[in-house]
Amino acid sequence: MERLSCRGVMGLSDLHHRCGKLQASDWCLLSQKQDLNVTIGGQTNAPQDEASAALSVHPLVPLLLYSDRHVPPSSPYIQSITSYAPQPDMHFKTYPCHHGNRITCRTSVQVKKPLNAFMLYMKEMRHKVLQEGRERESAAINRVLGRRWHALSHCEQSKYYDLAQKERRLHMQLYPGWSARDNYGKRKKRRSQKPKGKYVRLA
DNA sequence: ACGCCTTTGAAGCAA
DNA sequence: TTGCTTCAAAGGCGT
Repeated sequence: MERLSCRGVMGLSDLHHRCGKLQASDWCLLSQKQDLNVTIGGQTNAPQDEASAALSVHPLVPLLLYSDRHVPPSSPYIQSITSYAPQPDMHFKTYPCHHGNRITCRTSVQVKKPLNAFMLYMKEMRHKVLQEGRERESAAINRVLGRRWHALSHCEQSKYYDLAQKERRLHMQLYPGWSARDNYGKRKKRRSQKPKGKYVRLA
């Protein structure tokens, strides 16, 4: 059985290379050159090339949306790499690969929730709102995008719903044991308990 | 330094 | 099944 372990973050390109199942063109590699330590059958592979190491995007989002023009230098994924350091809570996770093979990945990186349709839309359109120069703050931009989202045709919205569905499927394949509950309480502090938004308590 | 704000949707959980 | 909560992204702002 092929076993693959990696320290840090393993991108889907890695999976593609090892498994031959995933399309390398679908995602960019998320890995830090100096931290990547992939072994297959006891052999450690060479560090990834500079180009792939320089690309850092969400491992679950298709290149369609997360091309470099959509990933600004301030992207948290890039930050996660530049600030990456081995964590004491590093642990191994094993994920299934093709034909029953399994991948064991040592990672300290939190597996995030897959983006929903609106989040994908926001990620794609945020820079357009910024270019318009009317809004600067994210909260204001999100309000604008929320209104535009509702103004979208069903056909246009379905594009993002389909994309979100693909991402959820991919997420399930990559992290079969993952649950959204895993990230509950990971934030430093809970959001304020005061009722707001669409979930307003009825007195 | 870190949480809040603000949006929609998915998922989890309690009742 | 229903209703509520939390988290996903983003970055300026306030403490």
